[in-house]
Amino acid sequence: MPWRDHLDPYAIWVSEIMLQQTRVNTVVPYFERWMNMFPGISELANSTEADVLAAWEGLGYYSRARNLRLAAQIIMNEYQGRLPGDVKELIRLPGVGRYTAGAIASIAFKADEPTLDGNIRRVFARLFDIRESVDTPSGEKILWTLLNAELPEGRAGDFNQGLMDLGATLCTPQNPECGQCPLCGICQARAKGVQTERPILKSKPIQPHFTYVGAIIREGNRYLLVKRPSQGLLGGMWEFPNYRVVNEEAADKYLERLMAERYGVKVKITSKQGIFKHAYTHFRLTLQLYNVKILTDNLAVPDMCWVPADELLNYPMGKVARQISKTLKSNEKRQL
DNA sequence: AATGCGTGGGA
DNA sequence: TTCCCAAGCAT
Repeated sequence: MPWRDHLDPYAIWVSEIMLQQTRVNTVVPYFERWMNMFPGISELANSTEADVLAAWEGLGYYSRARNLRLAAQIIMNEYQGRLPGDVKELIRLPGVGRYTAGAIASIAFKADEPTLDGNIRRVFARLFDIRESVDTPSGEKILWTLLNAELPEGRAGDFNQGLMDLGATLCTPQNPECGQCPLCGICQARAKGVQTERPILKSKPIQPHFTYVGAIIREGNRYLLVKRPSQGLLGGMWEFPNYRVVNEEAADKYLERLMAERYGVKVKITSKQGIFKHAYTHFRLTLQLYNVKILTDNLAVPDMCWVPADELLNYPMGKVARQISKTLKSNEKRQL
């Protein structure tokens, strides 16, 4: 892992933020690009939000990128440009919670601090055969107490990383390889044969499904993009105008009405571009996409932009908008 | 306490 | 296809 070659606490911090809910193999190329683009805290603090969103595009959970930049500015202003090494100070930085603070303090600053992530939670729930839900405050309290008791003085960083590596390689959620596990002999769940029944997690609600309708608005070879509000889903990212609809059958009617309400322009659907499906963590969406002609000329909305097909991919977007952009770009080329 | 927040890979 | 979930955090 490239960040293990960096002794710089900044690099450890960046890697830990990127690794939140994200696999190592996904993170590696993003980490290397990021360290080239923002080699230190001052460069990151002097960047723009658009810069960090572009660097983060495709990695998901984009508030991480915005928070990383905001935290860099706080570190420049309040900590003389040096990342604090204390859990209590680290946790005050936006985007740094209990896990990340413990990881940075133990790995980058050699502090005797435990940490608790999804891997360690699973490993300890099996090692100690925890019989209650471990994704609750009371379950987590038990785990933190155990981790504090087991923490080897002077080697917390190795301890934390070793547990995470164990969880990522052998003590996996499905089909754990107990035969290869160095802790097999002291694993309480394994002794009872219940290792695949640990950890116990609360059941998750069913994902809802929503239908959206979107508009491709073209003027010559330029397309209209709009910027999402900086909070919430895909905050600060660009996309093609789209709206959630209630009635899937009447999607085209909704589109013309919503464009009038939102932008005050009259539009006419010229053709159907296609249907896009995507699964987010908490809902699935179907996007019905139409090519649209504007019948009026008073389109003026904040956070909108006319973009030539060649430049569409320069704007930070989520996966769906990126896929649409690639389609449009290849269409343009085919016509030439 | 419960929910919102992306994406990609594996079973 | 569908589900699970992966080095969590903010509100």
